[in-house]
Amino acid sequence: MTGAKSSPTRNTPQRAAVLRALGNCQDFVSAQMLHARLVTADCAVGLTTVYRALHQLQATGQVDVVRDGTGERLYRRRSTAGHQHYLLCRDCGRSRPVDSRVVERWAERIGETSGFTDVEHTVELTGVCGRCRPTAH
Amino acid sequence: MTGAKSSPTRNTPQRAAVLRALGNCQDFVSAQMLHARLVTADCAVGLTTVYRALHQLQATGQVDVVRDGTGERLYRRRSTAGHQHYLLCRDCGRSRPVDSRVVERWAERIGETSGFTDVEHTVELTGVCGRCRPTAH
DNA sequence: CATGGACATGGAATTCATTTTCATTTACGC
DNA sequence: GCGTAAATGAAAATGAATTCCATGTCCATG
Repeated sequence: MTGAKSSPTRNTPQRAAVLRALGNCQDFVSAQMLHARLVTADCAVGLTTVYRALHQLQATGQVDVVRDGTGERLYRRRSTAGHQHYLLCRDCGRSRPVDSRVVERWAERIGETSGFTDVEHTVELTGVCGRCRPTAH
Repeated sequence: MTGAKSSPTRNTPQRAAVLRALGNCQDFVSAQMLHARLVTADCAVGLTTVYRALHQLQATGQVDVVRDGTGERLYRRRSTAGHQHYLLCRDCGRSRPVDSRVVERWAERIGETSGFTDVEHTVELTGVCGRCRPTAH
């Protein structure tokens, strides 16, 4: 690849703020939540910009994206290399990564045997975490 | 659970029309598309009713639901028992069922070992089918 | 057959995440 | 500093999905 720098992104304080705010979140957050935080904090950033920044981060693989039950997108800064799947609590939104190597291999296999190309997969696991489960007295 | 007939659904021509229209579709359709068809056909059904019917069908396990790239819900009448996963073509929307027993078992295991309860999973596989792939001459 | 009430319908209005528009501002190579 | 392509952001648009609510209709009764 020669000049594969397809997006000549600029360094702006807003983008830095989004990335920083995202880094402060321990769990998945929606673009809206992120924007709300940024407004509350000293550095206000427009909602549009938050969306744009998140798009870029997604395109460059710097965040993982999942969908909650309503279809809303949730973002989280990616820690490990390669992509990762999570088990999300339906109540509190807490997440925990899960070992998805089995699924990765499965999806890969499907890609090879299906006649389809560029096979991608998304896996959403949801449940109710121990802290949210009401003690059935 | 004894009398789990939680929803005393009635037989209405509209609901029948939705189910029939759904049966005519070979592939996944959105509620909007379905509604458009029903309006074009002789039997007009309100959009609201289409959504309600689809909700019920989903609750009773008569349709499978997936999400396309934009998060829009797509519905398809279920053929086999138990739930089923599909590989969707990103271009034409054509779908093919895939053998997902591996994933089922994996999800089940996660449910048992995670400390979460009521673990559910959704898996979306997308790709480009042979017919849609441009011949890279 | 008549009746009543629970369930169902559907058009309009609403909600809400996300995207688009566009005038203005800003980063950064020169 | 200058110019310009990129970035910003407020407002408006989009579009799926849901809620509202007045009206309609299925169906178990009398």
